[in-house]
Amino acid sequence: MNLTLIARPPFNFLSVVQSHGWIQLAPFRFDENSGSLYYVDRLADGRVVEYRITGSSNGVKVQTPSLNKSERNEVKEKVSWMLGLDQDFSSFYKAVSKEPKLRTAKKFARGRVLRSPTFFEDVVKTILTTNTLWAATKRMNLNLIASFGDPLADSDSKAFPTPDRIAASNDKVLRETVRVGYRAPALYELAVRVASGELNLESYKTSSLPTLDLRKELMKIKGVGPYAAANLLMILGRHDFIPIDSWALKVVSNEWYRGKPVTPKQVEKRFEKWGEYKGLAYWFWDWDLKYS
DNA sequence: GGTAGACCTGGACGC
DNA sequence: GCGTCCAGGTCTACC
Repeated sequence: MNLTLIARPPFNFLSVVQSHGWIQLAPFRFDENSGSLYYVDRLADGRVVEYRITGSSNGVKVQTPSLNKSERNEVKEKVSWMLGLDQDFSSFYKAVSKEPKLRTAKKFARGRVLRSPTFFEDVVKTILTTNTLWAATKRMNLNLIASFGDPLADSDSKAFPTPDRIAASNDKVLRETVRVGYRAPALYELAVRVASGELNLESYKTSSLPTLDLRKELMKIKGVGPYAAANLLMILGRHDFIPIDSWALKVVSNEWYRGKPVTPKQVEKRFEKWGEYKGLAYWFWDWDLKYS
């Protein structure tokens, strides 16, 4: 079955797909030869399907197995969210039009970041990026899916686990089997709170809270500090904060401080002028990476 | 508000 | 093969 989804222009499929490392985290998979993004998803009715998403002249095409009407609407809604098809970055392009380091922002339709269908998945993945190397993040994510994900028929692939499946486990399994280390209690508590309905993470997608208040809410989640909260705000389309990690300190140091160590405050100061677009300006800055 | 130290894992390295 | 060091954010205690 083929679905066609229209994006708000300007839109560039590859810019979204390559916007950050999520593309390397299962159940995402990218085939460079065909330029296709694959994602294994567990639909609301429990059926596990794989999408194949490719760019088109004005949006994307989504290839799926045969779906009923309700499933079709669910897939359309999820893919639209994952690729931010309706997001509008015109004011960002206007604000940065004179900045040489961001001059290609509009040309390549930068601004959208690839996101998971559920905010729960993005929060879990973000916690898995904290205080560890990228290879370990990928491994922990794979272990989590292997341990708790529902399988795709006739395939080795699995969907990302639901909160219920993780909540039905315990932090000992998360630590010893999934190998998430000290993050285990945080992940378990998150899954339990979401599964029980105490915490409605999906409501944050449409929250009317000011960004500062939303940030405070995110930082109430165990394992989510300033970096993780800023990363999650970017995913939610709030760009007022910079996800300052060791990479940010390094590239800012190389860009403006001749490789001398810098503090998070110095990073913030460098992007202060971009106001509500600070996160976008940082994320899509044309860094001189030859020193990195 | 700022800072120090603990928290875990796995890769790199030296022996 | 073993031991040690290191990178990576968050949390807590303390000042």
